[in-house]
Amino acid sequence: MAATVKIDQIERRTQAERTALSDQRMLDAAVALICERGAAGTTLKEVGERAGYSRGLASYRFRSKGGLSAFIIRSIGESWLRELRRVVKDKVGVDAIAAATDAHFRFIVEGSDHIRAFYMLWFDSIGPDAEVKQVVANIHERRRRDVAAWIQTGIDAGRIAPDVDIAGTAEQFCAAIIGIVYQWLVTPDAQDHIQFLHESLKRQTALVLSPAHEQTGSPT
Amino acid sequence: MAATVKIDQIERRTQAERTALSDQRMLDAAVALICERGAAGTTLKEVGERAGYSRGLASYRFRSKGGLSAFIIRSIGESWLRELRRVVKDKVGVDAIAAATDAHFRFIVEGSDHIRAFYMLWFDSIGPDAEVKQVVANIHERRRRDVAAWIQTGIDAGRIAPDVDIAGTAEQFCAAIIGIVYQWLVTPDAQDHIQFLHESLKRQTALVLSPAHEQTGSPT
DNA sequence: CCGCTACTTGCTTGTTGCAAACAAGTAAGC
DNA sequence: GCTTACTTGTTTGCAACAAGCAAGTAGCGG
Repeated sequence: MAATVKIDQIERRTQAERTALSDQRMLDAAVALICERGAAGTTLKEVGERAGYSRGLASYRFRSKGGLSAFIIRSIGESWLRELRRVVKDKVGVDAIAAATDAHFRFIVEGSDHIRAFYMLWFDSIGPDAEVKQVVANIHERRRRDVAAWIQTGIDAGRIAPDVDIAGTAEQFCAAIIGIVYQWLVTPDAQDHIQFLHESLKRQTALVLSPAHEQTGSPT
Repeated sequence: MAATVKIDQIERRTQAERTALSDQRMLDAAVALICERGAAGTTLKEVGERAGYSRGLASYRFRSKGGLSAFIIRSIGESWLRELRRVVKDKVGVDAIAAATDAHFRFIVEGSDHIRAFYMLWFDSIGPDAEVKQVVANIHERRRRDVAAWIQTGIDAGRIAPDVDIAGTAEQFCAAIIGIVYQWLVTPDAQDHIQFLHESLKRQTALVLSPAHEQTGSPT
């Protein structure tokens, strides 16, 4: 009887649980492989096998390599956005942006390989794969909206001048983040540099959004 | 006789000229293919054939796909750096950086597919291919040194405060450029956005480097 | 409530097409 | 003739798909 119970607890799973488990295992396997060999060097066969399944499962589940990429980006991107919003919580304006920037830095240095794999795939979205492209575009858009919303809260609270270019500043901020991430991926060990870049970004963004800062047009 | 002369003029080439010609043709073919299908979707076979040669020439000449990428990045990167220095010429400090930024914008919007393919391969350097990685790292480093040198000339001319963080600012500028380029690759049609991002970068960099601007430490 | 059978879904193995990489051969310059 | 540019033949490995196997689930008589 005890044996039966044990089997029930350990081996017996519903179909939904089975897929959830294999999804999780393949996600972890893929992340590890991408960090080791790069995204292009990672094969669906290896993902399946390292996850403890057959060579064909990753192909079957995700349909294509782009499908796997999309799945990984979606998974990690979602949890990342959730975490970010938790950190920012009810902060407003420049404080919110500063908190998000700090969180970003913390994530990419202390975060596991997941963030690294995530961004490696992110930069793969340059390619022609429409599915991956769309997923990345969505996340990117959500980020921009988040930043724009934070700026708006600052304006509402009277701590940011109302005539500031919200969308433009948000876009610029996100572009800067991407640039920093690129640096990090290329030279992951230069933690000081990465921190410096985050700090600079915080400072400059605060400067642009400060009420004292008067927006001068193009100087002559 | 005339036929012989014609053949001599058209077909007869030295060995060096032959390789130079095939290199050029394959470069153009590769650029076109990369813009059409992405870097990953471009095959060495197609590069050779579209260039008017056999399926195997690209493999033979560049040894590997990474070899082709390295060749393209080197070729375009070199001419780009040359052109950039020509534009900046004897400008100093903020003016030099502004001129370079303007040139960068002009190049990526009016420039042919070459710049586009160049940057698509650039972002591929995230991958494990050591050769490509090294080439990109070299260009990146040269860019940073150029920017740092421009800042230095501004300091020497007394138009930039001497206590400014040269290396940090240069690194930040280059990171921002990368971020902007990413945006451009993802949404190539949004020319206004790209221009805006370049203008913002110019303004912010000028702000950071302006003698009037006092460097405040981390707030609080 | 239990056990058996039909159906569904997760997963595996077989196969095809294609690209990278290399080796051996042909032709064009020297 | 001899070297060098280029071509063709071949191998290996992966993505993609298809067909089969096994584990889970639902319907029915006891």
